[in-house]
Amino acid sequence: MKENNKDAKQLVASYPTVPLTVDCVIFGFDDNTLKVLLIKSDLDQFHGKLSLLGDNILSNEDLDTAANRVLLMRTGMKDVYLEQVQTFSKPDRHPGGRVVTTVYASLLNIKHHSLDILDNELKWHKVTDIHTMAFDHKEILDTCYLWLQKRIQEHPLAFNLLPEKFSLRALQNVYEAILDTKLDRRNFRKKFASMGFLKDTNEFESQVTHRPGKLFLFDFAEYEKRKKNFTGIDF
Amino acid sequence: MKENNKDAKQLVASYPTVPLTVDCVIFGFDDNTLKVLLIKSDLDQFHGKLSLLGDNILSNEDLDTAANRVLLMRTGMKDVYLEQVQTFSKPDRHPGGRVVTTVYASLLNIKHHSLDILDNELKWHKVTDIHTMAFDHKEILDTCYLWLQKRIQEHPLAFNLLPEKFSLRALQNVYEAILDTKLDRRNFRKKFASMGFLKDTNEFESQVTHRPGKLFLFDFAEYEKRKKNFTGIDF
DNA sequence: GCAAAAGTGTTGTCCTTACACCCATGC
DNA sequence: GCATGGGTGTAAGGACAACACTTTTGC
Repeated sequence: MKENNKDAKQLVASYPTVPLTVDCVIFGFDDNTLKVLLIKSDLDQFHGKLSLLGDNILSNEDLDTAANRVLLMRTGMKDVYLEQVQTFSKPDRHPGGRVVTTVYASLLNIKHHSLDILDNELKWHKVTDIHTMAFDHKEILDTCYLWLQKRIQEHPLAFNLLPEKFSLRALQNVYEAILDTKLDRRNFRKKFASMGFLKDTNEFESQVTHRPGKLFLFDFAEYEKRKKNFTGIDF
Repeated sequence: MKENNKDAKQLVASYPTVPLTVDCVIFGFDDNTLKVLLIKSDLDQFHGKLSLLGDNILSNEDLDTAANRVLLMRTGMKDVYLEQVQTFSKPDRHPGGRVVTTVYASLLNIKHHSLDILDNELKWHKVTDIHTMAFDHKEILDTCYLWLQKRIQEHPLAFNLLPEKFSLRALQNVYEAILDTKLDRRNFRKKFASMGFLKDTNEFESQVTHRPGKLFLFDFAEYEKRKKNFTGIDF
């Protein structure tokens, strides 16, 4: 057994090693607009350019943990649900030499999370305003945005962006902003009504200058019960 | 500029490095059964256990290239379309110490690719027969199998598994094997007929002991023309 | 009473499902 | 002629798209 362990250790010791980082693409929603949380790059070389929230991973940390730590370090945010999207590995993607990065994305409600650390000009930016970034980060952002558009059609992510109680209009605004399209209001409402996991609070919007809309809750338990598996061939 | 480059280099030099590998999950189809290409583990510790096709990446190689190289080295196969699925990073996943692995998957026609290298008892195994594997490879295989089930419903991967000319029955067999379900034959045929990218050769099966079925081609250009983007909210 | 958005119902079309019979071939 | 799977049509139900009018509220 010790013998075997040694073999395995020798094998691993023979592998070349590479610097590995994580980058977080944090999408948020505010003012009916999809935003993304970015900093200014640390590197003189990319002076003034925007960058994702990233850092190297620590020596005994898995990638999920690293992504959460990076987010905490860079923003002060905790308890954010991150999903792994893809690993980027072009040898020349970092000017300092070879760095492989695994990218995580999340969607959250800007108002639910305060930014406690503002180093490197941490700020929310409109996604549509971003055209150039440091490293290959624009390419990564584009990949994550496509991931998000697909993901939000198949999973109830949108509710992360909203207050606990929300109007159907607010929900539709999220979809329209992320999918960059207009949806028919009546059909949208029917669709979500038929899904059966919006729970009617009997509360209403306030402070609006028009007829207040009903507020709903997302019933997570009901969603878990109803969610389906096989969807059918469609391409 | 030189100054900046130095900064970047110093930064990267300060990052801890980890051994990075790729593993390939190669699915194939033969005898109406979904199979996966596996070897016996190199390590004494996992003596007799099955393992994915993996290896460390080289120092200036991106992951896609590494995956293709590993496949070539392990099997002799070239020109296989691999897709990145996920990166696995639990610190204890390898007994020899920390190793991060990025997993690629593919689907191919067993009869189109000859295995020219058979080291480590390289063989096709029925997916349903695999219960334990070396490392965390069973978990990886399970992840890739779920990925495949979803992927084949949204992309025309199935055609990779078939000869250039195939019968509708053969196509249905692929779907039934991968999705592990029975499909209605008439509805299946109508579905694919309506998609409009199966091109009718006027040839027929031969060497069958019953009425021969028509053979079709997959019209890739037509698929590219027709494929859609926005699918609708559905979860 | 006016502006602004909430709320709602119907119809046609298309897609999906369920189901049963005849046909061509090899033996 | 029989066994085997190929090939097809139809009817019902459900989902989706398109569309317009009434209601409630704040001002």
